[in-house]
Amino acid sequence: MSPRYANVSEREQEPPSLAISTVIFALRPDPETGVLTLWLPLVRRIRQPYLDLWALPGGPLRATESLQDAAARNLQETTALTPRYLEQLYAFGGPDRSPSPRVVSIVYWALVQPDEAALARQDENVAWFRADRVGALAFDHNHIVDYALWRLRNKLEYGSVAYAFLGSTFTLAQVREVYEAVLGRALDPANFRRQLQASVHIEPTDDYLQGGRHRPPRLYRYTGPDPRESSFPSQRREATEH
Amino acid sequence: MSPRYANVSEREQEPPSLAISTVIFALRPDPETGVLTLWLPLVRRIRQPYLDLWALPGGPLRATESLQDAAARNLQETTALTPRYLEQLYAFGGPDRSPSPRVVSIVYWALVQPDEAALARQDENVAWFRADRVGALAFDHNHIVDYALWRLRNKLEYGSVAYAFLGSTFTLAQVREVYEAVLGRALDPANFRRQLQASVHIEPTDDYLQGGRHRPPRLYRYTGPDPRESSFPSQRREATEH
DNA sequence: GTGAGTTAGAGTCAGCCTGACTCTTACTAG
DNA sequence: CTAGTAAGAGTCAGGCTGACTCTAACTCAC
Repeated sequence: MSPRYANVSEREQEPPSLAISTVIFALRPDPETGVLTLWLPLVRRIRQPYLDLWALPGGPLRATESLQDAAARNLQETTALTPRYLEQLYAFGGPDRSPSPRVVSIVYWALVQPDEAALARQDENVAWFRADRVGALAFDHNHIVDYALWRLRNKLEYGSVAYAFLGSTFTLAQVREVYEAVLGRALDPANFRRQLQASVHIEPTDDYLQGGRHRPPRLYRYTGPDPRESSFPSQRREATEH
Repeated sequence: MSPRYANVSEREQEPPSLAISTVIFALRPDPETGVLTLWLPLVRRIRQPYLDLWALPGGPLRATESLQDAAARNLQETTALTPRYLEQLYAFGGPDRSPSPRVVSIVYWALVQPDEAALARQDENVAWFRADRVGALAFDHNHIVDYALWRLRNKLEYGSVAYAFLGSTFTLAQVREVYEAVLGRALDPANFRRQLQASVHIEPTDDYLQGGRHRPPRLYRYTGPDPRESSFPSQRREATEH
């Protein structure tokens, strides 16, 4: 695909090529402990460099699509996922992050709901890993995953990202589970409830979640702005329209 | 420099080219009112498209430099500025943001101290504008400036960016002026002082700012982490080392 | 040199939010 | 019917915030 060069001076002539990658997060119960934890899908490299190592899904940018559209398409093609939450993370472009032809990667991050995640393709070349146990990845992808985790935790405190992990209705305890899984520590249920109810972005429904072993909790609905809008109005426009 | 194409199908073959641009902010007193306000330098376009319109300083990415190094070099070449604070803002890559060859821009933002800003080149092709009165810019640069402003205000509340506008020592009133200029509203001096002193990132010196018309204020020194570190440890490493 | 003017900087106080904790309600499992 | 558990409401002390007052320290005008 990309030409290889015999020496450095030739390589320096080549303009850096552009790629789009995505870090996808989903919450699922750990199969051993049952505790809700963060997982992400990775794809196996089927060519050099880093043949057979796991890497973030990604691909090239086509001429007529926006950066965000390219991320969504690559995601669809490699993992069959179409997450509702998709946002730019960072552009990584150090000259040494890839051997041979230099690649600048514009990385997006996505959050998927459990039912979406269940539809994801899984085969010998696509698999899910616990976010804190991904092992050694291709390129600088370990660094990228760490950075995405940091951003996720930050953004969680800031606002409304948590609902991107949940369905259209949810119990307050489920929201708390999301926070606990992402932040990695337990939260006081009573205080958490009080804070959530004080925020305006949530409203109770008349339904209750039946079938549990205990008192059925009330279901709530998220009514705030689209979690993708980082409260900078035209940001989403640029990202999706162009 | 970049080839032009006669029709769309040819254009679609061309891989998008990459450019680095920077939004530079400095605080200076408004020449009319004397109030401290946000200013930024712009460069005049000396070629098509958007010939003669003002635009953000920028240029290509060279083969052996990191994204951040490219931003710093372009800054130096176009405005003679070498800001201490330089951080990635966003990658803009909509297919319609530039006529003819498609350009993906990785945009950085910089904060400069008043003495640094005074050294900036100014001629018929480089001039400073008040951040809220830049007029119509080339490409989507108005949108980019708005986004940078939004990020600056956000980041100000978050932490320690304010000190990037100030010298090595400063009075508490100067810090307050920075906040007032960026946020665009007055702050209570007494309460602001209390909050600053509560934060650990600042320590008093034994010096006082002489020469004012009134009681000389004590000078302080910033002792917190490098403002560029967004408290994600390896972030700065990636940006500068590679 | 003296008083007016101005800013530096400390202090007060009520209201809000927070974490830690208790108590009641409402369901399921046996 | 009883025990167990989670839902959900409430209490209370401490910290932070905004609004405000008061004193200290300097310069300038006269």
